[in-house]
Amino acid sequence: MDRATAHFIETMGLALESDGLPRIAGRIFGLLLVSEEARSLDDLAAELQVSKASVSTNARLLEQRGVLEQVGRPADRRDYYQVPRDLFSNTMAQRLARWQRFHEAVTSARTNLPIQSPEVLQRLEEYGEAYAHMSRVIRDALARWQASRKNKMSKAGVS
Amino acid sequence: MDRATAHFIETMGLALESDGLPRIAGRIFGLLLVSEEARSLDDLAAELQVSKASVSTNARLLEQRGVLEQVGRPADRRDYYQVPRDLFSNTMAQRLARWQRFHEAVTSARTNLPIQSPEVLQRLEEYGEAYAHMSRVIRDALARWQASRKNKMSKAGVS
DNA sequence: AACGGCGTTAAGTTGATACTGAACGAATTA
DNA sequence: TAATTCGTTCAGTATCAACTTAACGCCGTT
Repeated sequence: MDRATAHFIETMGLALESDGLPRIAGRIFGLLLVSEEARSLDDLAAELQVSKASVSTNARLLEQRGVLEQVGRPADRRDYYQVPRDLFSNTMAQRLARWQRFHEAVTSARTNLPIQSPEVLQRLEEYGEAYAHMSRVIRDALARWQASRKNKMSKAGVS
Repeated sequence: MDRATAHFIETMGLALESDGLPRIAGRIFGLLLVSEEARSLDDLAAELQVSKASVSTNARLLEQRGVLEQVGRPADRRDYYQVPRDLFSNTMAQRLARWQRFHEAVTSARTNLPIQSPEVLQRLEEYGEAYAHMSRVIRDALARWQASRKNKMSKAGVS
């Protein structure tokens, strides 16, 4: 592997690590992002020089988050992983979901907590409104983007 | 402090922790979110039953991220902290900035790395376009939201 | 100048978790 | 059935960072 690619993979490792994921997960993602074909677990482990166990657990973790997808090959019982075509939508949806969990905790405070202060109540209400608005906008934009992408793909004849 | 509030604070602690921040930072945020007035460092330390040092460092961390703001009081040299009125915009902008750093790393790969595969190049290009589009939409919506908020505030006579 | 309150900084401890190596289980082949 | 080749899981370690305690520095007051 060339120097620049190795550096990019390391950057992705640090980037995803700052996002709360294991560094190896980021490296796997980085490598697959610039790989033409899907890679097997052993392939990933060899290329990244890490243990097979780490690759196994982290690949599954990324798959669960929609960052990777598992594919099979005929007459091959190995697990292959690659970045999905809808990577962007997946991660975006994931972010929205996490964001919503946080939002629900905040807004539930308005009703569940014994708050008497009007200022605090108004603060929580405004925060809830802001979230609801932005969330709706993002969801709509994402849906429109997906629709336009699908349209392009069909025109271009992509399966 | 009542049971429900304590639980809410703990929830915020875990929520921000899953976002890469120290748990105490989340607790400080949770407490101030449901506090009517700004609180001093000692006040926060006593209420949360943590060391003054932790409160000091974490409060400054949150201030740097736009989650908290520091305020002063006449004839009082203590530091008081509170959640800013534009909390939502601040955190949103922060998220966008972090997202952009990640995005730049990905798109720079398209030009800096010796990639020969057309599939990979197209993948990176599509990802870049998707990011640019969504980023623009979010930025616009946020600006419009801020404008409408400011409008409401002036109508309501808020300083 | 000495004292006390306040915030920050530094060293040390502790807790969490990423990662490895090895054992295990399942599926395939000989 | 024995032997391989996969993937997963488990126990152990090692690293990292949050948190605490203690010391420091600064600013006001007496």
